[in-house]
Amino acid sequence: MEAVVDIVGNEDIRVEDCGTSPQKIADPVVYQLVRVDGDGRLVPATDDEVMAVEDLLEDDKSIGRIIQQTGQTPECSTSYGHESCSSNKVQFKGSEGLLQLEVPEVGDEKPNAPPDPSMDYAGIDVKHEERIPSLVPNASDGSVHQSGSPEGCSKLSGGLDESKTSNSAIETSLKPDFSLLKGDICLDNLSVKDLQETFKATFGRETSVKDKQWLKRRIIMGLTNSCDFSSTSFVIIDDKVVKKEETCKSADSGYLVNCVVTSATENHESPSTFHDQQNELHPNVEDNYGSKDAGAEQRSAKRVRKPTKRYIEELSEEESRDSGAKFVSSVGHRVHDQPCAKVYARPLQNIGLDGRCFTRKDSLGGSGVQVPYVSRIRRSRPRENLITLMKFQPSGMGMPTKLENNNFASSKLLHNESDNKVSKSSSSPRWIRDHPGDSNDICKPYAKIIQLEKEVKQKNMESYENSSDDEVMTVPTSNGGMRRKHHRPWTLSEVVKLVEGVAKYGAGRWSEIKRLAFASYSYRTSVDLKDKWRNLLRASIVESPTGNGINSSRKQASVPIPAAILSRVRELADIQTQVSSSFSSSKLAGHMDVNKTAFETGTRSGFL
DNA sequence: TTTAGGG
DNA sequence: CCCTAAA
Repeated sequence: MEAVVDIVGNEDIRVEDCGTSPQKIADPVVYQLVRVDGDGRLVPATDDEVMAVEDLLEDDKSIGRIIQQTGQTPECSTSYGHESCSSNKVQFKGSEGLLQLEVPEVGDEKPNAPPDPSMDYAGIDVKHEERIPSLVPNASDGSVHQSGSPEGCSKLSGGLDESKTSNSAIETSLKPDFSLLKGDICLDNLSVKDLQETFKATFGRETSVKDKQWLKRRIIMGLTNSCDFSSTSFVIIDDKVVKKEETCKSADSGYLVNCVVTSATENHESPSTFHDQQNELHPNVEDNYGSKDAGAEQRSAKRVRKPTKRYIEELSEEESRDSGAKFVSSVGHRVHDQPCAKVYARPLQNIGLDGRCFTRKDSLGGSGVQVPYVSRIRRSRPRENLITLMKFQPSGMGMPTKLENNNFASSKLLHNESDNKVSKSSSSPRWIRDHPGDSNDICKPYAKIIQLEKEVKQKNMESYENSSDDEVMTVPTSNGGMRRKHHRPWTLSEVVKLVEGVAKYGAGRWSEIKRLAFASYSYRTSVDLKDKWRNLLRASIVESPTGNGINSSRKQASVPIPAAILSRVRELADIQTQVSSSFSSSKLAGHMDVNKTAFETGTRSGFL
């Protein structure tokens, strides 16, 4: 697949479905990315890995869909994995099977990307082998049965602190502590203060939250994610960590995206609870980007979302032009071809493991929906705010003033597309305000989700496709223009629609096809259709002689196009040329009939 | 604005 | 996908 995903290492990534109960969506599902290292221990994924998965989720809508269906992973048995490109597979395991897809691998080492000094690497080695050296402290087999007594909790803290001191100072200061636990943990009877202490012990930092529920959740999450998943899975049910005997399929090295689900049986406080939680957990993340005085050093310590590869591409473009401007150091790359030479300078966050537990609000079927997410800074939405963001990161990335100017153009453009969203207020970008916060945003979607859960998957897919039409991302380019970004892989249904449209209206009538057949896909322009058709033609012409599906030399398309469709494309292309040739001789409109006939025969003879 | 074609 | 020339 041509996804722009980079996975560090040759291990599998899995999203484990822990069996959410979809009915209770009071709290968002959180996926925590972890990886099982060679020793079968659970290691928090590195930033790179997190980002990789993030990218993956974003780049492959089908995955996104799967993920959304937290409760029942649909059609997991469908294999998206192409040719057994050995290790570069990502598997999303659902309750009903495995969905796997291929990802370009990325070199483990990062020799070519000297960490940007301004980035907070803080001496942390990015290599995952060394990330959590003492992930499994001595307590590995001692079941932490701290049933309810505050003492139990302090005991837990103590143990954690010990393991802390055994670690390197830096490491512990930046990383949560990990404690192994087996068996059940009951935090119910702990006081708020105890919980806070436990929280501190778990995450290595203080919290001011007094919400017991929240504290419990966080703690459990933190603990759970430090568990040894290679042999045990944990599910959280009503504030208890329950051992789940079902073991992970691959005890070998692999990533595990463990979905820690907090059940919502608990009294549901204010709808905005989750948001508050986020704020608490990441006090200086998204929300503060817009505020001016939240503390400069905080901001500098805050992890800056590494510009995506695409960003980097763009930025390096800029860089080549504006010499002197400093950008995120990274190396250009074409993932598809040189799988190994991937290098990233990605600032390591010092927020800790939990920092990745995020959900993103995504639009599904027109309304916001919580989608499991593994990173806190969206890549897709706020292109316009990239600049805003960067302004606060003068050390990391200098921004050529040129780009700043372009920002205006970009905002304007975006606002034209979705005018009624938010009034323009340059100091506080849209995504900052509409993302978290207002309870309506959070609450409403849940009802929607429940509804959606019942819908058929296909339907779900459709709505997903239709949904993001207001997310037409544009990016300022060096010459001042806007460039559309974000690859939108063509789905099979889109391709079919396109073929249909061509059959009906004829190749070349792209605007018509767009208007009639692609009315709902606002992100596909007529040009896109044309391009896609061109590609389809190419593909069909390449593959049809062989007869068999061995896509020689050609990289597999992100969505492998069934031979039936390709042959149909070919068929249509022939007819099209015939039509056009006869069209030149006699300019009568009756030739549409020919098309129609052709289409129907094609329908009969082929797919559809 | 839409198409066609190159990049 | 993007950009642009032509229509």
